[in-house]
Amino acid sequence: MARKSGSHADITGPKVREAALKLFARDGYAAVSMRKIAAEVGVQAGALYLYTPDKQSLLYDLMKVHMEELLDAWGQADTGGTPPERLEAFARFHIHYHLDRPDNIFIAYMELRNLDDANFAEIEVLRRRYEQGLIDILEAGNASGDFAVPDPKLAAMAAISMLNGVTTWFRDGGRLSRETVETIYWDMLRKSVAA
Amino acid sequence: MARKSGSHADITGPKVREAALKLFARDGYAAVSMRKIAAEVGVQAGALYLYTPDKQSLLYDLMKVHMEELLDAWGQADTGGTPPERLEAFARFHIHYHLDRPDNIFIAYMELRNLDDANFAEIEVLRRRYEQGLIDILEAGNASGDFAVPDPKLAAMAAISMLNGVTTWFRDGGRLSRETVETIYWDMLRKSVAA
DNA sequence: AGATTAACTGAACATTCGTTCAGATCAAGC
DNA sequence: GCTTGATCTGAACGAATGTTCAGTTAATCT
Repeated sequence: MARKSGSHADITGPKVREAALKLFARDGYAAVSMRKIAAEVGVQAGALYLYTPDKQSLLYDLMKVHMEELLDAWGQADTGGTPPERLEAFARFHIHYHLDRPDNIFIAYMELRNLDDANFAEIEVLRRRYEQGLIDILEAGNASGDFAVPDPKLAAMAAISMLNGVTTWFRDGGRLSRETVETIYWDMLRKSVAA
Repeated sequence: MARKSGSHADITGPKVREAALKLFARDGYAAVSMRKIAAEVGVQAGALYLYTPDKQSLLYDLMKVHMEELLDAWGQADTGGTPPERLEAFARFHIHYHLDRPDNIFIAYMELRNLDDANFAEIEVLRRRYEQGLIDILEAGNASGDFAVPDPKLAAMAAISMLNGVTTWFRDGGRLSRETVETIYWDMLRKSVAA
């Protein structure tokens, strides 16, 4: 047997990345074999190598695309305004964006250690750029007198850690709605940096 | 060759757990082979099975001991007082305790998915117990009027996420001292739950 | 209809995995 | 000094790993 019907290259390619994303997030990069990814796609392991040069590239591509899309999306969501307004936009954007992509953020923050050195360096640049966006807001708020943040870099790390945490426990249909969660988190963040 | 000199059982046993902790935290459970652990200890892989029935038990034991010691330590550090006092004690304890044991917390929160079902259930009970301690403080603070926390459970998750984050970037000898970091984190937490 | 080619299979490769175990080695007890 | 028993080695087990590739199938092109 070979391909069953129709042209599958543009279908199987994305399916490979989706399967890898799902399985890497659930079981971790090292625990997922190429054969498991192939089974999830509905294909033999050898066929995966039509879409990725190797397993490592699969992880790297997932991370890179995620970070680039994240930076792009935040670039569009950041419509300016006062530092408190921009911080609220950031908090709501970050939570909203990641609740829609829990697998992506899980990989982005948990599988960094499984990137080889060169790939890690590239992803790290993108991650720093995203964090720097938040740092800039906090510094602007300090300057305007809206915030009282003794160390913007530290506060940015703390804020992102807090916001990221939501993906580890939030489930749709649970006790709280997305809207409620988003608002409560924003409220905590707002107060934590307030002057 | 067999054992070189002296009785090694009470030396090798702890060394196995230390090596496993270090390597699991650095590379992840699935990426660490028994042979790598053995090499770190300075022994052949077969010898590990004198100290653990299997690899899974090694992970489970590390987690269980960590959680039990954590609960025990917090039980001693929680000396009572007003809710704000207890919250400060919690924040400082949590940061201090985990900065001394970065490998432990990394495993405790990252390798849960590598526990089999029965082991996971046991560890989960301990983790919930620790989180409940924080929830109790937040509820007490709501009752006393010191805090304004709309959802103590959510706030507890957010607070722990934030505090845990410190271990991912803090390094001794870096820009900030432990004392400074501890105080800044506590200050952010204090404000975030304040009435 | 025949040729071409993209898409995939299935088997194979060297290596590594967790785990077992017979045997070697050495410290301690008699 | 001989025995015992704790401690560890080194080899082996079947299974699984990432990756390669010759061959097979079916859609497309001429």
